[in-house]
Amino acid sequence: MDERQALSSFAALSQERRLAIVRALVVAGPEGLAAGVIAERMGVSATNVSFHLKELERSRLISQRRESRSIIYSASYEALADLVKFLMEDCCAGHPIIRKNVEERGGLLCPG
Amino acid sequence: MDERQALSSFAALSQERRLAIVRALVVAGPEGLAAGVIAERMGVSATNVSFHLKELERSRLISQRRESRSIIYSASYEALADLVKFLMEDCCAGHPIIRKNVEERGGLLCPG
DNA sequence: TCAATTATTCAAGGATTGTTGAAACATGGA
DNA sequence: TCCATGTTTCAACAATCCTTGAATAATTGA
Repeated sequence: MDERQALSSFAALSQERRLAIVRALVVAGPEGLAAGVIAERMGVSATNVSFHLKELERSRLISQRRESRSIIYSASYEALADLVKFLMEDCCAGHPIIRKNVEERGGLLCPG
Repeated sequence: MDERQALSSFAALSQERRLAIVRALVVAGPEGLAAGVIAERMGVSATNVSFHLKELERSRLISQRRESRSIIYSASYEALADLVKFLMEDCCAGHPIIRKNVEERGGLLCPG
């Protein structure tokens, strides 16, 4: 993941509603959720959700597919994983202290 | 790390100049860098760097200390580690697929 | 083809964020 | 005390982002 992509991803996640959308889509899994379902769950207008979905898509954190009349969105696990990796390696310079901190704080990083 | 903190951190990292500052401070280590040094390195005005440093501090990604006439900034490894952890666990719901993706992409996450 | 459903695009306005130069503040040395 | 150095604060303006309702587009079933 290059810097431009990372900046865009951070911007996408820095908005409360968008973060909530990403969380919902991660939980929903590969099947995803229709735009309308997301709007209803969050008690937000279709217009507003659409705006944020477009923003998330622009950063590639989510993707869409059409299914009949609905447009289904789902989280991109690849992009999320890349962002974690960017944060650990590129941003944090692969700094051992940060890795150590993550581990000490019980991060789910190392299965062993 | 609570959501408010995470949102603030993502916002802080979503700005090109601020991301560059964090990177420089991570590399600089605990000794940190004076505000003036950062400004000079990046070819930016003191005013502008000060603005971004304040923003980063507000999100707790960096901290400052005075040393004679200089104000020295340094990265908070704890905050960065917490953010990685948030991204993996809270945002990504501890999703095994994301962990797997990070590992497959050669993330520096597991020493073994 | 017409109507209903699902969702996006557009335009306008408000809110927030980023940039700039001038002024102010804090520290240390002459 | 006075000046130089290092940095922040302030005020103004530009740019970007968010929200809203109205209009538009795509799909399906009658």
